[in-house]
Order: sequence, then C-alpha cells, then structure tokens
Amino acid sequence: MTGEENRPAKRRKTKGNNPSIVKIGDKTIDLTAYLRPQENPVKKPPTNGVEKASPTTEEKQEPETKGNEKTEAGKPHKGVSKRHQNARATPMLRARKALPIWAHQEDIKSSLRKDNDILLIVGETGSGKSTQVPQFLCDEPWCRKKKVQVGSNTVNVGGMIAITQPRRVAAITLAGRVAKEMGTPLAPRQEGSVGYSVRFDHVVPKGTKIKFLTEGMLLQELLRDPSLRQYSAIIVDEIHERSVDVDLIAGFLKQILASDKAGRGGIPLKVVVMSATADVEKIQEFFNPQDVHSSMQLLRIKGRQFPVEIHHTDRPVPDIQEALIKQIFDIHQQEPLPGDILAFLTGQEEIEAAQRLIEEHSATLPSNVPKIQAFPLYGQLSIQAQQDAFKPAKQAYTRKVVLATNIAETSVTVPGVRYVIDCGKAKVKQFRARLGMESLLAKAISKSSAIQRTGRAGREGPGKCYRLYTAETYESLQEADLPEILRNDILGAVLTMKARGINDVLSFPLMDSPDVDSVEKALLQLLFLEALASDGTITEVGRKLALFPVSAPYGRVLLAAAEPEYDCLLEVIDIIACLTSGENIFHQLQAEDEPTRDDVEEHRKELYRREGDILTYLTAMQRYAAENADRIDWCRRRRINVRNMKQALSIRQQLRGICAREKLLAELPPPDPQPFVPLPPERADALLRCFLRGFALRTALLAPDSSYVTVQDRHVVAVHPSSVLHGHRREAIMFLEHVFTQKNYAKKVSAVQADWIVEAMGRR
DNA sequence: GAGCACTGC
Repeated sequence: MTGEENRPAKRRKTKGNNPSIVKIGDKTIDLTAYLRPQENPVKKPPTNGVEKASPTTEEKQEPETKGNEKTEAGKPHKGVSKRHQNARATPMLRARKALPIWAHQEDIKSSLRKDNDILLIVGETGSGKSTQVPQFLCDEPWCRKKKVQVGSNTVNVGGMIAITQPRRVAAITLAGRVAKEMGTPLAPRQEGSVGYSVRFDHVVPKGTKIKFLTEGMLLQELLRDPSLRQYSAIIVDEIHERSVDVDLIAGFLKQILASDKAGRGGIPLKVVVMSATADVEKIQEFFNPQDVHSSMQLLRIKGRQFPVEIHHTDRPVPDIQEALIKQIFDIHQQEPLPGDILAFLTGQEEIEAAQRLIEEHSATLPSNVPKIQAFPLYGQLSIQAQQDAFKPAKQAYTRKVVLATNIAETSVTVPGVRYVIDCGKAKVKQFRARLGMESLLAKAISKSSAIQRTGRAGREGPGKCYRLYTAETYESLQEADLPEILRNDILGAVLTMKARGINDVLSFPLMDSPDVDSVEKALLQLLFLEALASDGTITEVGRKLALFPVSAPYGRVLLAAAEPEYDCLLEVIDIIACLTSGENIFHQLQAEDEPTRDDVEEHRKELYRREGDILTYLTAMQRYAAENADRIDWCRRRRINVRNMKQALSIRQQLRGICAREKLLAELPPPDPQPFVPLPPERADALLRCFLRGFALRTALLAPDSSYVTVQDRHVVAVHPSSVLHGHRREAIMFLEHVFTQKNYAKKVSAVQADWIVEAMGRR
C-alpha cells in the first residue's frame, strides 16, 4: 500500500506451492504470463538532476472582500484573443485580484519555467485555484503550440492546458466562469480561448487554450494519444478526492514525465496537481523527483472561509436519532433566524425516520416560536424534491433543516446553512475481491471528511458545527478516506491499463496499489470476457471494451449481441442504457404516494415482465421511447425517475453511435417515436443467453429449501426487493449486481435456464 | 421487503 512501484515481489501472493495457479470452479488457470514483469516502464533519469528543497509558501489571507463572487460579468468580448486587458473586464479583474491565489501568480508561473515540470498546489475552498491557475499559465512561453519531428512525421505539440474535474457540472460551470473572465465566447464552432469536454457535451471552440474536462474524458484521450500531444500542461484538480480515474491519470502522467518525451518530440509536459486538503505527503512521494527528473514545488494557499465553532459531545451518544433531534431543537431555540441547519446522515432510511420525528416535534412547538421544516436530500430523490432542499423555506419565520447524505459534502452546496450537525458516519461501498461482491455499510468517516462537513457551516458567514461524537472519537478517526482504488472493483482500471499498453499492471505506478487478490480477480474476469489472451495481452475484444462507456461485462454483452447467433444489439443497447443510467429507474413507492399508489402499480404492470428485470427495463425503455405526447407525465404516472430516463436516452444514442462506428451496427435505427412491439419469448431467450456471455459467473440455482445458491462460490443470495423477481421461484437466476447490505442480495435479476449457464461456461 | 456519492467516444 505504499506508492512505490518497483517492489512487485512484495505484493506477490503466496498461495500453495505455485502462487500463479488459481482455480475458478473446476478450471485451473496459470497466471504466470499475466504477472510477468515487463521491462521497467519508468525510465531512470540521467543523474544530473539537482534535487531542490520544496519551498512552502505560506500566505497572509487577503482581507475579506464581500460579494466577490457576485461581481457583474463583462459581456463576452467578440473576436477573442486580446483578453483580460480590455476595459470591460475591469470589475471582474478587480474581483480576481481579490482572490487569495492572485498574490501567488508570479510564484506559480516561475515555478514552472526552466526545467521544472511539476507543481503541487494546496488550496482551500475559495482560494480561486481552479479558475485562476489555468489563466496564469496559458500565456506562458512554454504553452505555445510547436511543430516538431516525431519519428518521420512533423506534428504539432502543445498549445492547450487541460484541467480535470471529478464531476461534469464542475467542468461545465468552471469553463463558463473562466470564459467570462477572459471575455471569450463559450460556444461550439466559434473562436474562443476556453472550452470543456464532458460526456454528451463537448464545447471546444477553435483556438481553445484552456479545456476543462472530466477525469474519465482525459483517460479516454490517453487511450488514443498516450503522449497527450495537444497539451502543454495538465492540471489535475481535486486530486484529494482520489477517484480511480484520477489515480490512473496520476500514473500515466508520472510515466510521461519520466519518459524520454520522444512521443512529444522532446517537448516536456507540465503537470500541476491541486489538492484541497493538506495531507500531501503521498502525492509528493509519488511524484518523487528521483523518478521523474524534475523537482516538485509545493505552494500552500489559504482559502476564504468564515470561522466555524466546533462542538463535540461529552460522551458517546447511545442513540444517534435521539441526539440529532435534540440538537436540532436546541439550535432552533437558541439561535436567531435566519440560519438553516444541515445534518449529515447515512442514508435514506435514517433521513426519513428523522424527518418524521422532526415533524412530530415541530407540531408541539408553541405558536409564538418560529416553525421548523425538514427537507430530505439524497441522490435518488427526484429533481423536484432535491430542489425543495435548496430553496428557502416557504413560510416566513421558518427554519429549514436539510437532512442529507454525503451528497452535500462535495457534490452540492445548500445555501443559507449556518449550522451543521455531523453524525460521524457514512455509507461506503467496498468491493470484496475474494467474494466477488460489494458491500454497502455505514462506517465512521475520516477526519478530512469531518472537516469538509464542518466547512459547510462557514460558506456564507460564521457558523457552528455540532458533532454527535466526542473529541476523542474525532482524534481516533482515520486521516483520510481509503482511496477508491482500494475499495472498488478494479476491473475497469485494469482494462484501461491493458488497453494503454501496460502489460504488467502490478508495476504500474499508483499512489495506492490494490492488493494482488483484486488484481488477479480482475485479470481472471477479463480472461473470461475474452478481453485478454491467455498470455495476458489485450485482445481485439479487450480493445473494443475499453472504448465503451460501460463496464467490461456490459461491453462484452454488446459485442455478443452483434453476433448472428443472438442478433439483438438494439435491444441490448436499450437495456444497458437503462441499467447504467442510475441506481434504479423505478422510484420506490412510498406511503405518501398512497392516493395514487394503486394507479402507479396499474401503470407499471404493463412494463413488468416475468422473465425478470432485464426484460422489464427493455419494455420500459421501448415504451418510453414510443411515447409521443408527454414523457415527463408518462414517468410521473409510473413513478419512474425522469432524470435517469433522459440519461438513458443519451447513453442509448451514444452507444448506437459507437456501435455504428465499430461496424457492429449496419445502420442507425429510425428516430423516435417508434411503435412499441413486445419482444416475443424466443427473442427474449436469445437476449438473456446473450447477457450470460458477460455474466455467466453471476448466476445462482434454486436449492431445495427455496434459497438461491451461487454457481461460482456456493453462497446463498436473496433476490433484492427492488427486483420484479422478488418473491418468485425460478430454476436459475442471473444477476447483474451482487451487494451485501442487510443480507447477501442479488440485484437486477433475470430468470434463466440452468443449461444456458452450462452453455455459457462451456464456451471458455 | 430495501437503495452513499460520482463518472465514461
């Protein structure tokens, strides 16, 4: 788990006599070829590199300038390029100069001149780093496009700065803000200096110098252009969130920095890594000057936050719900209005219970006391219900309490919050490679997460944070959350590496390396999917899978669907579009839906199929696409997630496009709406057999005691209540997801025949 | 009889 990549021997697993032999069911597979190290991918630099101490620049915070975020924007300046010099930008320039990062402009520029290629910036929220750093750098001499010789070709290298974001909205809104500040249009097919590229949405004007993109997007670009030739610099923002994608990006960047730059005609790539948390040792160690032949400077920049008073409990609370309610009403009675409360809870169930308690208590408040109103906020809530949590309370003299999951920690900002209550826990998804399943359980948060939650009270003024745990408990928390690459299934990450030509994935440089078990599991699954050949190298199938914006098993099903034997590609695209559009397209029916509940069930009945969830999703998608009148109303009547269905349509269009380009699809189907035609049973069989090409290992057989036992590991699984097959008995089931929460659950379940499973396994 | 949060040619 150290970030050092040159000691694979230590990570090798010792299993029996030969560590490279593993068994799946009755099959024995030799992993020797998979684990064989290739020649060291990170070239040692010549030893003339002088090591510099990393200077830490502490900075005095500029006096608070009120309303700097709200400064009127100058109108986009037509004709481009002579930016931020023109008079119209002046009020905005003043606002920019007030940002804490402005004082570091020269430091930032000079630290990347000459031979220095890497810079690490630690900037708290509100320092302005995401908007200003690219602007500081884009006029630097090293940022110009250059014509160079690569092999026998003359190519252009550099000219653009990429800045990565973990979320789409951030990439889009930051691009919008920077475009305004630079007075340049942000529109396709125009000339401009700023662009963005996220899934389903690309606005990259001609002459773009600064491009915001999601991490996944840059990874896709890396597959096509391993040297990132169009860029002079890559800025990796929010690296502290440590997504799998950002970890892979860091690894690829390290390889580029350490390489001889032949792929870039000798022109160096500058790398700026930006983090909002102070624990940067791991990052510094990772981009070790020894390895990459350049010294990494570190710059610390103060943020702009109001002070937040922190309160811990004196002793551990026995009952979180009770403590929460008491805390809410204490704040309500002691603190003046306005000032809303944001409470962090673990999940929907807890939130709904708390909401009921608050409503009961609230009803007992005397009439001369301000009212209190609770709003839930979590990801699967409808757009409308989420927006209710952002709007000020409807009635006057009312305090709003937002009961939120982790969604309010990073993804959304609730305005008006002065008080935060932190229960100290969060649900975390963890992949258990040995069992091949995920778990989703509430666990203690990390210190950095607690600090992040606290900060949510100080966005608009001084605030208070009440932690429902003791100061000792806080001190005992982990410094940071486990990075995703140590918690998630790394199937996709391993495929990306293989597709990028990394044969020996165990020696790929990573800040945190997953254990060998997980890597082996992923390699074996890729072998099962025929993404890898028996010698561990990537196959044509594997290359194609890496291009699909879906997980490898889904990609494999897409490829199989195009084979004449199954011939159901359009249907499979519809299904996968639905499956990957969000948690579940069906909203859970709640007590509040009561007057319409039967009506909703009646409408839903025409979608439910006895074959299971896959066919149900297909029916839902096809009926939705056939709907010509009001699709939103169609969803409302069935309590179907509108957002997910819209997303599903976009994914469908994207997948159809890719399949057409990859010659899996002869021609694009006619546009919607097309009349709905139910899939005949024999076609349904073909479709399910096709899904088994990706999911044969995720199957279970009905046991005499009516439980389902998995084929691969002989575990008992229960059909999840969200499945249409919940409570039904079938000979055998195939499930697309496998999660431990209260129980070992199979989700997205379909009925299959036992001999289909045998057939699918026999193909290997 | 139950669902942390993101993301992708």
